[in-house]
Amino acid sequence: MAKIQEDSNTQEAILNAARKVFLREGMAGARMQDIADEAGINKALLHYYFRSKNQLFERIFQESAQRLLPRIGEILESGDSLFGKIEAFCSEYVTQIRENPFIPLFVITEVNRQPEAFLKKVFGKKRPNIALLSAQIAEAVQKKQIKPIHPMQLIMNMLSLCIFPFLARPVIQKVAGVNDKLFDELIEERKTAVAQFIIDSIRK
Amino acid sequence: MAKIQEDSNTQEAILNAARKVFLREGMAGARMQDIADEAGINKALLHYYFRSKNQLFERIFQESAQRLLPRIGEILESGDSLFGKIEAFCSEYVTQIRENPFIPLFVITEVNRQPEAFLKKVFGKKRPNIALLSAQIAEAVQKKQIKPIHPMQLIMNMLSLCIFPFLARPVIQKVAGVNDKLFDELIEERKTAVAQFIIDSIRK
DNA sequence: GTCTATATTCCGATAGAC
DNA sequence: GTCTATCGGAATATAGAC
Repeated sequence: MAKIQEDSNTQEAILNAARKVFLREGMAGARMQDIADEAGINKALLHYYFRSKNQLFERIFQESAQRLLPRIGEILESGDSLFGKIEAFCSEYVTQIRENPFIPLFVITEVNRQPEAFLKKVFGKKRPNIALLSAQIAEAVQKKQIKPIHPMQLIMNMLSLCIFPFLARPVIQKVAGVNDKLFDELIEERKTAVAQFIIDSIRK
Repeated sequence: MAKIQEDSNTQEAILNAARKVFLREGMAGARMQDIADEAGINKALLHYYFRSKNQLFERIFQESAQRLLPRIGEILESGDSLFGKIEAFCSEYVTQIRENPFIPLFVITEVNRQPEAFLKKVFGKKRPNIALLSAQIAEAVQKKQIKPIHPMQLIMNMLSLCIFPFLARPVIQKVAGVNDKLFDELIEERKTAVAQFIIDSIRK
């Protein structure tokens, strides 16, 4: 009932609008005007809440990227077995992205624009440590517990299978005639199916 | 020896430069000035050869996309066996993209921006027909020749494994400390390894 | 065909009224 | 806090000399 709202709805409206537009257009393609329209306000007010386009982008970006990374780091560095780790990683990754389906496009677009600056911004000093997983794979190969495969190939396969469907969603749906419901079911299934697919492939 | 060259080197220089810059920056992020610099000419000359930035982008895009599609269509509609088709598809896809590594980012960015318009432009009336491959998978499952899997899951897996590494290249190289040479070797290996990985997974 | 110089358009950002 | 109006810079595009 007060005229002044500390946690204004406007701010939330802006953030929601910005997420939407930045997702669709990328940093370079997004227009402050579009975001304003989407939020139902005008440009000046955007600058009142967030001094510049860059700051608004940063805000959106950080909150998105930081949601995914910590959990992944935990899994990678856990004491789990190789198969257990693959299952946890794929399940967690698909689940997380499903809840924030715009992150992959965001990350891929920006990381290809300015790899250095971007990775620094996302990871800071502490990068996800894949050394342990990598060593586990190499060891399993050496002990002939799994078929021979370069650790990086296996890791790339894990990432590819978890992330790519979200990036290609529009093509997949159009070309294959998959509606939203079916696509969602397929993704749901992938939470476990991806790890199974991988393990079936490398198991002897 | 004539002063006037029908197939001017300048035009080629522009196209090469444009490919490079559009790849790195995307349509929205690319600057005509950057393309001019990259080609060693000035902005005005760009507009002399290609009336607008949009037309230049279209040109680059079309020539790239059209290189990949016909061959893929052939494979999909061929009379090959399921395993043979998977091998041909993955090998051809990885090979083609390796020669035009900017296509995936291009496609993913644009298709997410304007799915309808974009897909129309790329495919026109004739879309790649995945029905045959899809039926082959379903049949193999039913005859218990391969493990049970939804045809769309398998097709998504094929695409993911072929394409994603090119999209994530900067992240992969930075996070895993993979240099250009190793990355290239890994991709080379994937021409056959991807199909093998898939077949190992679904084979009983 | 290629250049320099300039016009035009677009967009992020600010000023100032309410 | 929110708006209208406007500035200033950057980028696309064109004019015109050579």
